[in-house]
Amino acid sequence: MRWDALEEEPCSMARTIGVIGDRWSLLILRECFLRTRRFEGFQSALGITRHLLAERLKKMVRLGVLRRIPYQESPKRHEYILTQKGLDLYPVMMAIVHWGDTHMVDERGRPLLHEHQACGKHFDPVMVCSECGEPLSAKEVHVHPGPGARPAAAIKAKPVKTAKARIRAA
Amino acid sequence: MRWDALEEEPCSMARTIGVIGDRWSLLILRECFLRTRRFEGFQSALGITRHLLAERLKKMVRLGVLRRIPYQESPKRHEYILTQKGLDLYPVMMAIVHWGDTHMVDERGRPLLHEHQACGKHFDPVMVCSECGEPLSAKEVHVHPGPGARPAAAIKAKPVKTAKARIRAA
DNA sequence: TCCTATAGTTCTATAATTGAACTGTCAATT
DNA sequence: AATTGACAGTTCAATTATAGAACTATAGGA
Repeated sequence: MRWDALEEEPCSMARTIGVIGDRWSLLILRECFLRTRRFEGFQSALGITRHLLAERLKKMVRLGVLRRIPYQESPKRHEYILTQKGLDLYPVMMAIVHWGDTHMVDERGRPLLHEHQACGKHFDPVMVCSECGEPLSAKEVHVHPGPGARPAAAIKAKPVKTAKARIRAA
Repeated sequence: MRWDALEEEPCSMARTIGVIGDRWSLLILRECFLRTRRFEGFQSALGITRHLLAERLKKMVRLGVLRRIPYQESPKRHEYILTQKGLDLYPVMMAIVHWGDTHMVDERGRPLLHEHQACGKHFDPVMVCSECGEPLSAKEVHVHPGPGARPAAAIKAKPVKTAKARIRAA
């Protein structure tokens, strides 16, 4: 499966993975949410190679997650800021951070604390149902096909041809 | 940066990316949440190469996200099921799906609908503050260092040596 | 004139992924 | 008794992606 094939899958998860499903895109987005905006800022914060950084920024601009805006003339310089589409990735980022806070911390504790300005407290993100407001768990959710579902099950894996079968076919 | 270096970063996001921050791990997890359990099931649903599938399953077992349990003797066969640590990735999956449902659907609409058994309705996942229950947005959250923060800012990027500087040094 | 800051691009070496076939165990057929 | 199919991998060559280092370009200031 190629990267661009993901975008055409009838699955919102596969399509999203086509946008953010690699290590560097996610880390670049982390920096964006931490207010980094410029090429050198990303590069020194992440240690990413300049080559890949340029490529990923270009990709995220093309996909509408980031916008490239000039911040000075002569020499022309640009900075990268999150679009609304990009800002909407916040729940994804928070969910990832929270899982790490729960399962990947060492004895020293969390590297970062989050404060909710609205209530002034340190918090954890909780995912709830939009209809009843209760926290969600995998076991309480059932899925069924929506209007954009694939019409019929497509065979994706080619059958394995055994040596015997090949000899027979020849 | 190598993959295993991510796990030692003082950042819950980087550590989590070390576990799930690649295309195939995320797609394998999608299948797990859709109740796929067996090697052939993953392979035919995803079209992943058998080589990589074996490698990723092994990795996720090692990291405690999946458990490998026998489901028959002679010949010995195993299936892969989510541990609690793996089940806790549900908010990550839902956040990813929801972003795709919002920003990556075509004119036909969502490929998959989610029904909350507790209230019986189709829903969207909403991320809220654990303290006040209000929906979260990036702009309303401030971060500051926690107990596991890096003691001092480390320089991650080596300075670029210009041709001139190298000639001088020689 | 030289040095620095900034935002890239280019190049080669190394690592990861793909694609295809192969291995091995056992049950059910022929 | 030999053959086939289901299942869960492993092996290997060819292709792609990423890392690491240097190079280019523009402009301000010492």
